[in-house]
Amino acid sequence: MKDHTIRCLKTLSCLPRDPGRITTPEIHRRLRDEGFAVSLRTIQRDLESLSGAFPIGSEYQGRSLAWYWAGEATLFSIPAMDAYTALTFLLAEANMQALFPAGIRSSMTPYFDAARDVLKKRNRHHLKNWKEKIRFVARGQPLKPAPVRPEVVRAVHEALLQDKRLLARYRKREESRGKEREINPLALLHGDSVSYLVCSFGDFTDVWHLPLHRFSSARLLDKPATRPAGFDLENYLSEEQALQYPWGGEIRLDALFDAEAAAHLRETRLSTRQTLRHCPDGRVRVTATVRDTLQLRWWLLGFGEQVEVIGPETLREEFAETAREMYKLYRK
Amino acid sequence: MKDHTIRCLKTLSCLPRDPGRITTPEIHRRLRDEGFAVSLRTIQRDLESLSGAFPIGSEYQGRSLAWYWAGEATLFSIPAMDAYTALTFLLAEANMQALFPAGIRSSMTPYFDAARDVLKKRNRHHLKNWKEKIRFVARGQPLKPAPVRPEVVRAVHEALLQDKRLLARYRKREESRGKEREINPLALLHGDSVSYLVCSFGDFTDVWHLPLHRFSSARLLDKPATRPAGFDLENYLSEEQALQYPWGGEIRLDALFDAEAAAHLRETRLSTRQTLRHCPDGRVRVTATVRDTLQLRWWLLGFGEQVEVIGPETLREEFAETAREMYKLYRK
DNA sequence: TTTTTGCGCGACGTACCATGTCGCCATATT
DNA sequence: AATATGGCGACATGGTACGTCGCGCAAAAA
Repeated sequence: MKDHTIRCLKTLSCLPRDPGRITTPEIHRRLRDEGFAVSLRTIQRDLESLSGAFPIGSEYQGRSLAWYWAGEATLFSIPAMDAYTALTFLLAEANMQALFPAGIRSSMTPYFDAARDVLKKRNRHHLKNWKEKIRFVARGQPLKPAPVRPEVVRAVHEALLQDKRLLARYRKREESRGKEREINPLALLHGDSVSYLVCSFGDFTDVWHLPLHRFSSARLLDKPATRPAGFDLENYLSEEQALQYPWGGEIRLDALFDAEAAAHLRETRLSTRQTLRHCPDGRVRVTATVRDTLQLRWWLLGFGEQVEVIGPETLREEFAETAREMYKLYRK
Repeated sequence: MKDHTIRCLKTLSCLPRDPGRITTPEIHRRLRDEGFAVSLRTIQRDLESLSGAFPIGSEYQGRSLAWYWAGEATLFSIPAMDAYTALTFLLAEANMQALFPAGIRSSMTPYFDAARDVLKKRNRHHLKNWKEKIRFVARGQPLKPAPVRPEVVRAVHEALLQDKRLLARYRKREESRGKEREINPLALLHGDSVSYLVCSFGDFTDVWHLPLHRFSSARLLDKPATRPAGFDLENYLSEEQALQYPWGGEIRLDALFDAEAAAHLRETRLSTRQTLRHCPDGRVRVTATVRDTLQLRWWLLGFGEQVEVIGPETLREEFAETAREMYKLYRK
């Protein structure tokens, strides 16, 4: 029995979801490679009997049968998802909903559905409404993730995985339509609400990052992608401050926080090397070693008058300048 | 064969991961409930032969054998995880690492490991280093999520799921040790870097929210939890501005953004009802219907002098006041 | 303590079914 | 047209999955 059961499991895990197909002989080959010495006929029979118990379909492709999981196939995992894990998945979902467009999240929905299922079954008595009991509260201003076409995500992922070129229609901000071009995908960047494809065009060597939601179509080509000589993602990121990537090295931040604002820092440290000291005027003097980034400025500015930057001197200058400019804006 | 294979699958999905156990008769009962009319002896034989093929262990518990998945059991899911989904999982992982302590994420690690596995297998030729190709860039200032004990997370989840009380040792900010108390868990809140347990103590009716990382221990009790009369999570959240929860209703924001700052808003909308209009001085006039929250203020302040709030009048007043105060801070 | 019950485990017999092989036919491939 | 490949039905057979019985042990009940 051992052999048979395992083989059926392996067979099931060979089948792709609906758009994909796999032929019986191909499954046969894969199982042979894994050490299952059975005849093709056996595989045929396995599939036929499995299709009675699982939502799998088949269709002729040339002279062989091609198999796939039907769209409604629910996820089945072993070891099964337990209730804690299900809760964590729902947390992850809430968190991702705020940050990523549906087109990118969509491939995980079977897992989220499975999580909901687990909790539903568990809840004969309890937790009729776990939505009332677990909540994700975002700190940042909620922005609407720009919608991205699922086919585009799929093609881009595939191209990245296979190191192949894309034929894509990209629309510049001013253009209404855009034109189709060959693109060498280099990397995918996910910001909080936008995803960028880092790439180069055709045989050109300059590197661009294009927001995914401006692609109206993308198709995988069967040409190997070329990579501009000397391209390095890390370098590229640190040069492009538009992406708000951490650029500089580390600095020793020194600032005065209002007591209320400093309470945050007790819970979650700004860095592992952080000290808090109370001052006579009720404020808290914070020193911490942090990276010198745009985010840091944004974050500190968000506290308004609750934070006074002391050092480094250059950062204090920046903040003084900003304060002056803001004051001018609202003076009249 | 159909019956046998399915039954083995069901059997495997009954087994919990290592700390958990399930006895053979219990599995037998569950399968009977699902319509598998087989004898207990058959189940015993199934398990014995499955244990030769899967990392499952057993141990006597009373007079029956209790089974479990060994710690090293890797995840097996059907339909199998495809490469796109694997990429999405890794994205989710990167994103969660920045926001949640390891204790909360840990139950998802088998899934992340599975994702890495999928990509590793796929990569015979390509994508030797997907880490170079996909990257998550956080917008917010990275704060260190406060570490939370895994047992605490587990107990809290379980208590929430079962509506039972906890016996927990919670340490107040000033205290070094804290004392053990009975806690009624009401809800779990996940902020960006902190998780709070909303709860009440014993038979008291006032509601607290305690950061999870201040619990040094938590144990599930076999007492039903009591719920303060009239407690409503939504109400509680909107009263507690410490959690920075969206409080007010909607307002019509009207502001002038520098061209550079406004570029953001083209990519990701502030709300579905958002208009952008160019002004003669080069700035962009933005109007949008948004919720009147602390996050909004934080976000707008972060732009510094690149944003001038025009309306509503009260918000402009707030910003003028903040600008004045900041100016005073840095004047000398 | 004694009794009772529940469960693991070995043995046995049987019906069944999983598997390889063969042959026919349909459809690509040359 | 000839050849190769795969689906599918039929058949024979060895293996095995399953129920049943009985023994022994240990936990629970009396």
